[in-house]
Amino acid sequence: MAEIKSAFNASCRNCGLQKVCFPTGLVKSDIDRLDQVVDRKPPLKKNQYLFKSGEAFTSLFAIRAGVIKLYSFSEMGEEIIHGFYLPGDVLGVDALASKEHKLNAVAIDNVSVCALPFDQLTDLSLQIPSLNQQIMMVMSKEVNEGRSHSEMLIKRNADQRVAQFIWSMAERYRVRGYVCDEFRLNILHRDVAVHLGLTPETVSRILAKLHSENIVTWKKKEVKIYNEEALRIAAGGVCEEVEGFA
Amino acid sequence: MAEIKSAFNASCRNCGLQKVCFPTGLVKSDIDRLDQVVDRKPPLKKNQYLFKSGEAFTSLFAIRAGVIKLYSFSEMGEEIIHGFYLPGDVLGVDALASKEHKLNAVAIDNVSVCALPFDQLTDLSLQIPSLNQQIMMVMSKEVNEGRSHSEMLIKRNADQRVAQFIWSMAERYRVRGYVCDEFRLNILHRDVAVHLGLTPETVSRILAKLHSENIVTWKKKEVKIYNEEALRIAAGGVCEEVEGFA
DNA sequence: CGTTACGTTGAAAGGGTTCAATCCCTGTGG
DNA sequence: CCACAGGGATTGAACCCTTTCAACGTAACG
Repeated sequence: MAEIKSAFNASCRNCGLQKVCFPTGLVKSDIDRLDQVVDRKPPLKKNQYLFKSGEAFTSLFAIRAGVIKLYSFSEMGEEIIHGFYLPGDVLGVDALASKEHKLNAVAIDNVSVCALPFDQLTDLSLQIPSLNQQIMMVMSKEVNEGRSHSEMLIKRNADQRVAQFIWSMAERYRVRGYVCDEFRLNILHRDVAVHLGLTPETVSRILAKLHSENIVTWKKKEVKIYNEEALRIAAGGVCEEVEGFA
Repeated sequence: MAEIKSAFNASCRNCGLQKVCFPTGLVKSDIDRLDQVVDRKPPLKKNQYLFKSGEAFTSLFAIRAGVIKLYSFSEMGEEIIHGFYLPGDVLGVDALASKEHKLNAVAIDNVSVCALPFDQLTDLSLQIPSLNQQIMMVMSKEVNEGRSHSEMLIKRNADQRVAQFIWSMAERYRVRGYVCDEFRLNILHRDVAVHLGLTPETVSRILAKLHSENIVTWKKKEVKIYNEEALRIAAGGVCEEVEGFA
């Protein structure tokens, strides 16, 4: 029982995501204090919601496993997909200002998360300055991520967007220690299209092209990168390591 | 002298931007403590920099007067304009994570700002929880602003973008207590185009159309709104009050 | 084993860009 | 005070990338 618990409910100290997730830069004793605040939630199944627009904000969430899609609707009822969140990513900062979620977070996978009750987190962060820094870090990263997304939408054409999306997913998996030239990606092509400001048809055509050029394939949720360098070029020549939320 | 000082160097308590700027939601005694940390900078002239990419991050900045353009360059050397910041807006949160500015902030006007040295601000925010909240609020707003920008880029066509830009500028001036159907806007059409992901030619054509439809004119840095409702519709039917950074 | 939603492919249409020429302000110097 | 230069704004025409619409293929799930 204790072993099952540790596998599914690893403490922050034992968690493999420590370097990617919230506790980055905290000393061990502080991680333990944070650990006592963390509320490990039962896993979400595919299509279950972590939170919905309109709900009260109570916690930040750190993803332990699976992928979360963050989205909302425009005034005209169109779906806006703001990003896809991977293990180690933190979710919920958008609601900090209003104390009410404005977005929907849905599992596209089986997902398990750690909830960080915000009241307790703020109390603790007043005692642990570096934790406070950490929260700001997460938010600052999210701001910068938004900027990258806008930049892509403004400056990249359809081919570059798709290439960059795949490249950045690979990069994010690499950072997390997965093999990055061949990985499972449960995201619908349709959702990628929406996220990138394109149509599913366009994405399909570009994937076909990337396939015919032996750069990358993405069939049946399975991404395989055959020519990383060509992919990088196709993405518009990315060189910095991005730790973004695609 | 004291009067000159109060006009140009008003304390937070006497500052007309209190409700828009940083101290929102702070009690008077806390505002005074914040006030002691605030470093009122000498005014910037047009084309002078508040900070540049690569510089060390030391302070957040609150704008007292004028307009700041926040921009960077893509990997291919294209200018990316992230937003235009008005009196009461806070600048610099993007650098919180890295402690180094990644963007350029330049005055397009004569601008005066208050610097909030970040070390002192964090110290103070550990003592004043509501100030800490306030910092997060600013960041959270910035995150949401980025989302709005992306949404516009993905879902709005050129006409809607231009209309929405003008509408949101009017709205931001209205919140700040200015007349909002006729105001001065020192921003180059070229810069608006870049910010909106369009070309100057397209913006010019759309402004001509909006003029011919008697909705709005923007000539010689002077914006006049003749038909607010039509403008709202042209923007794609905005209804919520946005307090964004255009 | 069928139904449904996702993915693919093709042809046509359109919105925005691109390129080029011209205009028009603003500031500068004679 | 005027001429000139230079950057920004405007306008037109051709082009091109992406969308749209429509039909078909295919994977997943009850």
